[in-house]
Amino acid sequence: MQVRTPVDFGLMIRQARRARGMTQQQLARAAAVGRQWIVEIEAGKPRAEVGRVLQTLAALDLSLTIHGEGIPELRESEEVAEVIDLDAVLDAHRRTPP
Amino acid sequence: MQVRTPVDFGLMIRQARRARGMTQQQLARAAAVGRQWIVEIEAGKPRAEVGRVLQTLAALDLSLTIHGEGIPELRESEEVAEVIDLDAVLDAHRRTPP
DNA sequence: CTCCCTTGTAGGCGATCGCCGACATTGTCC
DNA sequence: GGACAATGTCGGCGATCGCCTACAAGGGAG
Repeated sequence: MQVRTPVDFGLMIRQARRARGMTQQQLARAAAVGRQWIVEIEAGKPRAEVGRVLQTLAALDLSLTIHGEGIPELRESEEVAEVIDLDAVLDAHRRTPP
Repeated sequence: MQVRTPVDFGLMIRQARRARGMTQQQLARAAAVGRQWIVEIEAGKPRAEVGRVLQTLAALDLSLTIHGEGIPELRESEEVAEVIDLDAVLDAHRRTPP
């Protein structure tokens, strides 16, 4: 879902928290922030610190993606490992004369 | 690209700004923030305000997306309009007896 | 109804914010 | 070399941060 304003962050954090059956207190501990801060973020506080927001998203196992011109789709560290078709490999091996 | 830390925001903002041939001063004006703040954000300041970060991404025409369990793919306001195949419509019209 | 949990609010605290003006550094063009 | 723009750094300012404790409102479960 697109995030355009701090209110969007609040809605998504609340929704994800409830989907996981967590209380504000539990999320606060998991994200290493105060419970009061969770209350404010879920209300859409525009001046909250980005670092804490990212911590909270991580605690909820949510991921954030950025796109636009001049932005690569993936970073090196995000590259997907080559998929190996084990069946094909074994099949080729069996056909190899000894 | 995935955004995990404030440093990621900094890298992407700088990259997008340069890709658009903008100076920090120009971006600062476009995003309605101080030039000094752009310097700090590009350096990965972890305590910057989310609101300003979102303003800046908007000024660069970058979009932010959030994914994870319990998060809908789209919001009502993001729904894609139905694609109309004009050729097919006109073709059907031509075949219609007058 | 009474407990207890969850959520939102208020006041107070030290710490940090973001903006400003000024300055040093580093290119880049002539 | 000299002029200029772009970037990064330094104090100083009022404003706001996030955390803490405490309290009030609301909803179940018994």
